[in-house]
Amino acid sequence: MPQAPLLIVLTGPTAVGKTSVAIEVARHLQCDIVSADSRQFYRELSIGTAAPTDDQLRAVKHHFVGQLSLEDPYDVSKYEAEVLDLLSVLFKKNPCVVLTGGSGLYLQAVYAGMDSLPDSDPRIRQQLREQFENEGIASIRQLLRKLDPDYYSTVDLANPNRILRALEVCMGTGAPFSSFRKSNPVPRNFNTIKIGLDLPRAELHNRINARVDQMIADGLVDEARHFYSLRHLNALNTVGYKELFDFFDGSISLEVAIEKIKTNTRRYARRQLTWFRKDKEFIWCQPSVNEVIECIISLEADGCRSDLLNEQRGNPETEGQAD
RNA sequence: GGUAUCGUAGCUCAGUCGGUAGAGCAAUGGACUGAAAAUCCAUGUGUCGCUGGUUCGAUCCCGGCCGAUACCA
Repeated sequence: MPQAPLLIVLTGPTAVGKTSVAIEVARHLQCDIVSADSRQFYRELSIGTAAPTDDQLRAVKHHFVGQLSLEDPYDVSKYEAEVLDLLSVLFKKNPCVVLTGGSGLYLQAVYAGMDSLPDSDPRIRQQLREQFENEGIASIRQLLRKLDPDYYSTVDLANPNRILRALEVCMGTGAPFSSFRKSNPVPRNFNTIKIGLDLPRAELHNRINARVDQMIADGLVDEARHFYSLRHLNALNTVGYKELFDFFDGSISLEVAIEKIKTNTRRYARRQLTWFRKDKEFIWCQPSVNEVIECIISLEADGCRSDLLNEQRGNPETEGQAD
């Protein structure tokens, strides 16, 4: 029986250096990269999402970078289905694939799967949204208590998004949201190893702050201004853009907007780490190509071209830089 | 060199008529199943500049020292 293919998950907080490490690892393995970055999906956003450069995209075949436009409806379930389809193709050519990006839910959807649910009705979503905005959170809480008392007793009742999501399923299907939530990992026909990159917090913060300054120097203000009229889109409810929209409104200065981008990026990085830490299967290492390769070898990831990896041992020339 | 003011959390500051202190911002921890760079919850982290004195007790009152700022020379 042939060895199952291997998915190498490579993640970590924003700005830690995932992109360049992933590219080097993929080059050594001669495999493709699948991105799990929910904002690099949008082809219009490049500066503010620190998307891979053209050179980087040329160095290794990337998937799920710039495949969407800002107005395209998209969600994690679609992503899961599309990635699984793609992986079945990629694994025919190569025993391994690198999955990299910082969107924890999207990564999880690939390696653990989501409970299957019917598509939601945008009209119901809109109607619930209006009810929440007009009548407040108490109103949608009461509705949830009626339609799904089980979920009501466990959900974070202060979080409108949680409540609204459950309600749209209840109303769209006529069954309680909790009846769909099995929380069982979906079997996959590939193995997964999970590697998290991290740095001392102060160093990560320095990298974040410096990267934001670089984005501004690279023209982030113009990039954001270009999409000011589309600011209502979810794709633009994004660190680096929403703060600049406030600047264009005149409600804050450019200087304050830049500081807020840095602060919100630091907080985003912290939330990412909270998410990843919960999964004890992650192996943590520095954003160094050699450390990551040693890590993959140490996990005895046979079948994933460890012959190629071993050739790279003691060849420490490439270290991660940009994310 | 002289005079004055100030020195409290990472930052900006409040406060204690003497009983070891609290706001904003920053930060930290957590949650998360179809918006996830989203959304939500929780948390004060401190030799109160140093050193003597008075006092049962000093971050607070007094002296000295150090540092900062302003003005005068």
